[in-house]
Amino acid sequence: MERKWEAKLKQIEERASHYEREPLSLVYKPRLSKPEEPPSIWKLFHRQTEAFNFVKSCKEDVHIFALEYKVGDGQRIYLVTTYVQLWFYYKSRRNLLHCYEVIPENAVCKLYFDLEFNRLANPGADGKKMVALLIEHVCKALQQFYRVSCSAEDVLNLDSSTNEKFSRHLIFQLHDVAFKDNIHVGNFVRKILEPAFHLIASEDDDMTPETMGHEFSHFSETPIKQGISFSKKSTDKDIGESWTTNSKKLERLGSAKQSSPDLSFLIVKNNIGEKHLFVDLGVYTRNRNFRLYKSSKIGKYVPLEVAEDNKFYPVQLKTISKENQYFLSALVSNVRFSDTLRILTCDISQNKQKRVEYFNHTSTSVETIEGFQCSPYPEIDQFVLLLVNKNGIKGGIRRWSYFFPEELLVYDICKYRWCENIGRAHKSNNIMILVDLKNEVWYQKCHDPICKAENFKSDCFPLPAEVRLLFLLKEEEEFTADETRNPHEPSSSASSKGTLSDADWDNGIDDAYILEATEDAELAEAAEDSLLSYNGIDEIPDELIIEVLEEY
DNA sequence: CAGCGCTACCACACCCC
DNA sequence: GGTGTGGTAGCG
Repeated sequence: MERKWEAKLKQIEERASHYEREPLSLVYKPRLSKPEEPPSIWKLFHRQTEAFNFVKSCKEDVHIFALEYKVGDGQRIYLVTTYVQLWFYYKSRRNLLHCYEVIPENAVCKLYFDLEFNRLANPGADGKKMVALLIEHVCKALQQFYRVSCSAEDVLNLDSSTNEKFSRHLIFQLHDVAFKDNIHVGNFVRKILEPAFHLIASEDDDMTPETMGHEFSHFSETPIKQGISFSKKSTDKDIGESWTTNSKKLERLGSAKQSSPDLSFLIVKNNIGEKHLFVDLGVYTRNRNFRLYKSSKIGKYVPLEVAEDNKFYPVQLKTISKENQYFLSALVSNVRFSDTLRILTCDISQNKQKRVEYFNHTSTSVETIEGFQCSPYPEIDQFVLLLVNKNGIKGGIRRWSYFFPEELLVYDICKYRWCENIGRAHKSNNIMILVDLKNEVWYQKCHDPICKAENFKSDCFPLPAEVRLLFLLKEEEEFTADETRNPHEPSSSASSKGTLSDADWDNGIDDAYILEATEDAELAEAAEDSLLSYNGIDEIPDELIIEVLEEY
């Protein structure tokens, strides 16, 4: 929404200045066109938005390329043409030397990597070996998360190294598989490299191993994502076949709990000795420019060439030269059309984002963190809100604290003051809801001096199933697959519903009830999420669900 | 006349102890 | 000193 506004505003400003510069001609100049000639499309724009607008108005399969044209500042102009036509003028390498592909936001694309390290700062680093290990790790992850099989033979490996810098581009050539867009690629890459971040964070600080354990135990060791599904593009039926890998989820839960892979090979030093990843994570932004095969950065004469250790060999065709094949394979948004194309997605859920925000802040104490309204466990917040919204009283969460050693979440409640001890609401003292994550129970205490004096603590009640199971099977990120009827049209909202089969919905849970019952959109989403988690489990403890709903 | 999309960083205001 | 915000230099 916000982005749309910004874009619109910018577009209008652009148009205004354009008309100021070039007022409309009063003379109409008709042109003749010969229909039998192949359409020649070759248009240059100073502004990216103008290029995008032209592409929209164009029937042909055209693409945007950014051309560097001034040394020093990274100024670019934007070329719109077809792959065929670009290659025709590009292949001689006498012009168009500094060309970049614009990977359009929302466009289906390949999995790609930009790899680099400074040779001087990393003597002894074996670049080729690091590339091989990375490819191996990525292939395993693709298999584990999406059941996609591939190997180093499916990875176009391009080299742009110098004496100073080891530099590679990897472009995965998966069969009938692509990512929804490059933002999803970035999410996937960050997800599968997560163990390496922890290595960077932990190695150089003087944190003790014990505190490290506490800091990360709930996250790094949390079983990673199980809700993986695919949908298949289908031409005979118009509906994308979709299925969830329910029965496999628990299996994988087991394997995911195994010690995380050793990614220490990914850690390199930059020229000032700071630790970084070998993988550049800055290349997964909207409309990212990605250098073409055989192009060099302006001012340098180091084009991307097929690496010595490349193992991807395109199938030889009579109609297309080998070089052209490599050129086309290196294009990230050049996804081969296929009627069995599967689109992979990797969302970062709201929960995860919140958790990242919370845990990035260095708290005063290593053992507790605290905040207001929303804790890092939105599902539990939601449950607590259910508890304190009864009999027409709209209770809320005033503040929460989390105690690492005890795994205890303490909620200070506002407005709702019902106390089990006195069997009625307190008049001027607030109550607390305590959630014991270790024992999966909750109980109530309060701030009233009398209750406090007798150290009152209510009976313990089991946490509802969705909170417990969520904790166990928490889908930190959602790996789903969209229907792929039209890969170039961004699907309206990658609703997680898309991954559910009819049978899943017909399990006796009134999902509409939950969606309506929670006014807050975010809470509704959390509620929906928990349903999805249920659907991933073969045996659903129905009694528990009903209990929660009745509470509401 | 004319690039784009970020992130890390800084300055500053405000709040609470 | 903690926390939130708004602006920007500079990176990819």
